[in-house]
Amino acid sequence: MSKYNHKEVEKKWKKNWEKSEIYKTKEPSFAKATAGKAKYYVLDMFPYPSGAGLHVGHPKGYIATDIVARMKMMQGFNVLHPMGWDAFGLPAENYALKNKVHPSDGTAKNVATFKKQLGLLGFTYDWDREVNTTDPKYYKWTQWIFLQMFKKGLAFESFAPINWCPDCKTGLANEDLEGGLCERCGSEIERKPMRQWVLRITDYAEKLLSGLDTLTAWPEHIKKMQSDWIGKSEGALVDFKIKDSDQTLKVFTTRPDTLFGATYMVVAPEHPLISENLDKISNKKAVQEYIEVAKSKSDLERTELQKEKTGVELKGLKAINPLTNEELSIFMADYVLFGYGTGAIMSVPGHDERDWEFAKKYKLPIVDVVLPVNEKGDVLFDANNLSDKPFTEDGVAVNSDFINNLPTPQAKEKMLSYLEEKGIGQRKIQYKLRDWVFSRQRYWGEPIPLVHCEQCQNKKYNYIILHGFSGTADKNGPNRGESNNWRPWIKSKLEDKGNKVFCPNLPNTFEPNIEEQVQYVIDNVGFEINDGTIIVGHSLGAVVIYRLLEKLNKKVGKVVLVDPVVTDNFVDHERPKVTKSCNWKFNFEKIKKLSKEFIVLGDSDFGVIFEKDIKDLVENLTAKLILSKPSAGHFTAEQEPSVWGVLDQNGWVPVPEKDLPLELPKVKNYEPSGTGESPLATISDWVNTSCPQCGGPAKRETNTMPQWAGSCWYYLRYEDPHNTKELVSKEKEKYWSPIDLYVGGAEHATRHLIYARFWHKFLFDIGMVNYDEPFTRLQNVGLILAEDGRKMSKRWNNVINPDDVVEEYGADAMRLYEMFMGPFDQPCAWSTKGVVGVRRFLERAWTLAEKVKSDIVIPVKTGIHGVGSPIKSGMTTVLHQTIKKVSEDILALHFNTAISSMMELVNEMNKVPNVSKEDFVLLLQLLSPFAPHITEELWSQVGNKGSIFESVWPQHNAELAKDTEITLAIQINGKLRDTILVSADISEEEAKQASLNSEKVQKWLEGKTPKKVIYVKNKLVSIVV
RNA sequence: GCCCAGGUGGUGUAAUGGUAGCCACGCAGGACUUAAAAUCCUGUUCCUUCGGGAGUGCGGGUUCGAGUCCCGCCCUGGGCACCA
Repeated sequence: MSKYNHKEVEKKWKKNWEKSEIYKTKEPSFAKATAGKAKYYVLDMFPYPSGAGLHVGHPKGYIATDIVARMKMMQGFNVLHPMGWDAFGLPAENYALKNKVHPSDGTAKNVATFKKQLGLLGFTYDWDREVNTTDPKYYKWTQWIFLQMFKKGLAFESFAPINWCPDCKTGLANEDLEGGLCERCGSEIERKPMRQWVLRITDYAEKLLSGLDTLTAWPEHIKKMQSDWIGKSEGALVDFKIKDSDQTLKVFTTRPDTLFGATYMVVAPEHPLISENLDKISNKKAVQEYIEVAKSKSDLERTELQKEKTGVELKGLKAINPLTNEELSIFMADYVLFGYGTGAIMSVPGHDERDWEFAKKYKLPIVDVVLPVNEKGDVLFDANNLSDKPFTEDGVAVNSDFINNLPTPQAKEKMLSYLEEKGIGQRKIQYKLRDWVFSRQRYWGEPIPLVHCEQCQNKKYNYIILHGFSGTADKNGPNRGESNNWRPWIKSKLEDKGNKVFCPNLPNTFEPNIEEQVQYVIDNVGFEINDGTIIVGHSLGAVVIYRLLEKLNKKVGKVVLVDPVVTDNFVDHERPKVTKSCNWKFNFEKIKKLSKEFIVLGDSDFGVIFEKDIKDLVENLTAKLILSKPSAGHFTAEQEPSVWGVLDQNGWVPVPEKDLPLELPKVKNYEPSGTGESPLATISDWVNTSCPQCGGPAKRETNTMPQWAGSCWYYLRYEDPHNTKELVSKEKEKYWSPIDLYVGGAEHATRHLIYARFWHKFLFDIGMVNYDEPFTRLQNVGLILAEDGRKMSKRWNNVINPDDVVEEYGADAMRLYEMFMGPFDQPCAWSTKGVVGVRRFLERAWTLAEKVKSDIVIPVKTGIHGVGSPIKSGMTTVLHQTIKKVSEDILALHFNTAISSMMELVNEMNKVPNVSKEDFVLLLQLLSPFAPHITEELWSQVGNKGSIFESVWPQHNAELAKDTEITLAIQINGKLRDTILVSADISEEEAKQASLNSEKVQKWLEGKTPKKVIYVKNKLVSIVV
């Protein structure tokens, strides 16, 4: 037999596989019912094709998924195992700038290099399904998804200060920072007010958080990182009156139970309270100086570690504790962040470390209102016995009037009810998650498919805004009922822009009569209702609109129905009054024709209006449906951005879907300007266009999307990569999704994995996909470090190139080594010596073939199992144990132990003179997912036809895997004293007796009688004396 | 500072509460060879008076029995960064 020549073997089989198309994904015919085979979708996080090419660290995850894919294939699954390129973004652009090639050319070249390198390793990719985020055919759908978000008010223009990287010359999302520095280049980030497109990911905070509970096959620490990142805290907003003023200072607290311990207030330097009251502040100069200093500091400086807290009192301003009516001083300090909560706090130094530190420094009063208790509920020390640290944990309330003696959770609850009852506060949930700054002032990204039209922006409309029933408004405060929700807020916003707004309080909202209310509108509107009129109706107000349109029989410009009543069936305890308000018969056929556009804005919880009614209405009116989670249920909050999002005439008009993709123009000069303008802004041919809405002159948005955009949904495209009508067919998505196994680096925990879940949940909400979580099981791949223990990098000159390893040791040895080097999810340093070790193993397997004699079987009747039992060779037991171990380990991604057990098997086979063909073939099958080329060759050498990957994965036989003899350990007082070889089916009594009979045991017992003898089946006998 | 993961031979590592160190690397000795490489065989946690003794970061505890569980420290890696 010839020597193992990996180059010949690998070349031969790669060619063979290509010819036979063995790795082409076998998609069931969806039309016919042939989809009987179970599917398995195994995915890698697709690579960024950088100019440096692959190093040996990159393929580690790909090898793992390839092994799982091959085993699943042999186990009879329809396997989807695709690969593609995440190619937009800064690194490619910077590389292009440096090397003076256009990013698109550079990317194409890098993709070719990566593909060639991956090709060497013998993966099962079906390249017909390759995706590339920079391909217009692909990013057409990235843009399409963005437009759907825009239309639902989830993408909005913002002018708020954001993170700006002066080096990369672009704005960044919170997720793009690492400890206040740019994650890409390490520059210090500036806070800069800029025009940005922002995605309202915070609308999905709750869904992203609660969804984690369903992801039982995700690593706990990744889920933890995500939930920390979302950072939910439950608490209360509390209003503190400002003394001698009608202003109130609103604070957020998670400890409403400590309200009696609030001894002063603190606001952030940016807080409007300061600018609005400058005249009243007696130490104005000191205050302004502090603000100047705070402004000049970078974010990093402001939050620097171990920094002593600073602040200035706002002298002349006092707040009133709403419970005690005590006067509280107000401070301004930069340890209070303007961007979180209300930008102001009540300071409880007795029970908060930061407040304590500040109070100590400025000698402010400290009051204890919570005391620690033991498990029985006994108070541990009294309130006068102040410790040298604030007590920040749960305990029991003291010095707190009506909540005294209550344990913290109950104290919180009682205080919350009290605050709400008295109208001085309400429950509030806060998240740390920030909205996603989604635009980049750079060239190499997806163009944002929007145009700005001044004509549309400046066009004036006449608005009618109608509410409905408000039966309980007077009884239960401002947020219940219809008389005082977002209508005044929206009215003034629209009027500010020069629109006419008719926003009446309709008559008899306590016991409404629709006909009466319609007549009221007609009589009082004060302008002509025509196709320049936009009518907004909330709840029962929608019903008024149906009748109004019927009665007027005139076409209007737009109708917006906000959580509209449709039938007399909805959730409200005073429903009977509403039921009587009309006859509930509407001619929707007619109504449908009476507005240019209908928009239904529904509460995605369907808490008041039932889903069926909403869906029916949308169908009857062919309306555009926008489901969202309003600030308060049934859109009853005082300010409601989602309603404003629908009404705002900001002049932004989406590029019509039929015109997608909006292609990135190929330009010569794509350097970032640094002014906050994208390089695209200089291409006037491209920028100047016409408005798709009014036909007038318009300008294109010139910012591009961030690198993360394309990777938010690529896994869906693999399921249906050539679809020109949809991003993925729902049928195919239903079959292939969700992803059964997703493998990638842990560094994506709070970036890609949160963004992708967000987009997926959005696609689920608009009905584009069938499942609400994209990745069923997630596994992290551990980094491969260089031989010196550092990260592989050109800078250290320690990069190992996979091409060289493949050349010298072969792809199979490289694959095997990367899986053998340690636990898959753990970082591990590369060792060339280690590659040598697995290469030796492959050579031993190769030479083992010489011993294979198909005509020689060494049958050993097991005896134990009696007549009719299976014939065993000398290898049978260990073989079946190995089949079990390897199959289980591959699924669990414990590749290192799988390989180790195969090494043991080969060592066993090496010890015997002959190996049966049956046994050898089983070994080859187990090894084949790891080392596909060599096993394919040996498979054919021992006389098999076809590919080993078309063979059926072996199953272990539990009976055959059982040892016939076992070694029992004997312990005396916990110390090992002897081992004995016994039959595996030995009884407990026999085992104990045999142990006591052992000579060594006799010697150690020295005639003493054992107190106790413990038998652990098949393991040991423990004797206690 | 807070949270999470982890500390086992010279090295990478393995061990459902049950014989610690499987499988490899390295090293030492031997076989083959004129010689070397390659390959094969043997040994390889430490101490030892060869009976044993000690040993999984350190100190305690639970248990017949702890690398594994509990408590308190130390160290390494990762995440968060004054989020009220």
